[in-house]
Amino acid sequence: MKHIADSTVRRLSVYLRYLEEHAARGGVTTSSEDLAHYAGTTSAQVRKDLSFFGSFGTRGLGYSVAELTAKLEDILGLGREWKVVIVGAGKIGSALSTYRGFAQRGFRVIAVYDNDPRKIGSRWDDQVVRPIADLEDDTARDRPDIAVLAIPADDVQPEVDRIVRAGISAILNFAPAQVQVPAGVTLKNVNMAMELEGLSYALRNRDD
Amino acid sequence: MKHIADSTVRRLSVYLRYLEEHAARGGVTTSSEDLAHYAGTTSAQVRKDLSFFGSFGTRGLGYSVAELTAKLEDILGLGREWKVVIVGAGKIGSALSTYRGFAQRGFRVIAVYDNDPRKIGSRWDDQVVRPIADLEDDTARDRPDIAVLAIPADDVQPEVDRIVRAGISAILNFAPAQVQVPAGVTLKNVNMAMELEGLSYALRNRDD
DNA sequence: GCTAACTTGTGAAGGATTTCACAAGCTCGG
DNA sequence: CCGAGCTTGTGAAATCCTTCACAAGTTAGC
Repeated sequence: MKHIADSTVRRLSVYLRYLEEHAARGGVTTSSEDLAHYAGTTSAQVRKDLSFFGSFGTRGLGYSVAELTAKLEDILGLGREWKVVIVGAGKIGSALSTYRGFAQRGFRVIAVYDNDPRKIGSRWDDQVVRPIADLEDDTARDRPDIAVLAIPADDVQPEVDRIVRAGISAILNFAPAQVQVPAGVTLKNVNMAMELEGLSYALRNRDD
Repeated sequence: MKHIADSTVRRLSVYLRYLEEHAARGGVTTSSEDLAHYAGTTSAQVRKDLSFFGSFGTRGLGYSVAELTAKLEDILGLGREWKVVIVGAGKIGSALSTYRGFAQRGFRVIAVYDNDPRKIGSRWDDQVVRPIADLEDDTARDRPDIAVLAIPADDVQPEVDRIVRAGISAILNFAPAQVQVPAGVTLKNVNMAMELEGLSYALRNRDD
């Protein structure tokens, strides 16, 4: 299949959230116009995004909420369960696991690691925090799909290398540090500092 | 000034982080090639990004780390202090405030709000958690620049409306919900669920 | 002072993404 | 069964962003 832009995939997530909310309100059908309004884009954009994957609507009528939900879940790979490990038993990891829809969307936390002896062994939600040294053996056994990296900014790269070496090929990095991964490993960064700086830039340049 | 792409501003943040790390290692000069390698882009991109704001390098030599750092800080609006309020005294807000470089980059938390009576009044870092009802009066008095919204996904919009009404015009939203803001208000969303779904999509479509 | 070696800054080209605009297809009412 | 009214799906156009390629400016060595 043709390469799909990152921006398109992100919007699909937003559309899916709208569909869920709309269904919860009892909505049975929707339109590209509704979806666009919710997502802050245009109806043409919505239709173009969907058109990369097929045609899911009915001309004149719109989209069936149930059908489009199913299609988007399939496209986004949410039809199955993904095993997630969290590296770094801090506040962010904890916040992540309590996010509504995290587990419900098929992301199951199967292990939490830390290198702080004071944290290791403590209960943490329904997990016991394990020493980071266990990562390799655990990964060989349990084959997690995704690693969430939620440790302080220092020495992030060694941990990434360890995760990659262990055989996990998708990483969500919350540390405000740039890391390198080999080809074949998918990396996403969530960087609060960068977002704040984006706001700072916007405020600074308000009058243009 | 001509409109600057969001992607450009984000990269400027990355360049700035490299400069800080490089300076800490004793680096005095750098090049577009170095910056590009760190940021995972190309040297042409780096030079183009910078060229929107001026010419800060010396042909044949590269960039002075100190000079370019100062320029980027100025461009990003980090030359001054921004007053930040955090709405939602949960784990994310707490994690945010302990991020290194948060305070140091000029983002000062001046208040924390929550609507949970059990949290109100409790100490939280060096702040006392205040009732959300105080937001309007506090804002009129203290004139914060940025609101960080770190509350659960339900009922985010009313809180956004309240923040906007109070007169804050930059919002960083951590709730996994789409919110609407009027023109003139800058909104950034950080959405962990969306990032995970992006990874899910990548994993699902690995063999293409 | 001249040449070789570098690296920036930037128009122009290329590629990617968004927007436009409209034909195609569906439903409903009469 | 037909026409009016909608809304989708999609080529084409427009816009935006990245990459290319090279002139221009700088330093260092001789």
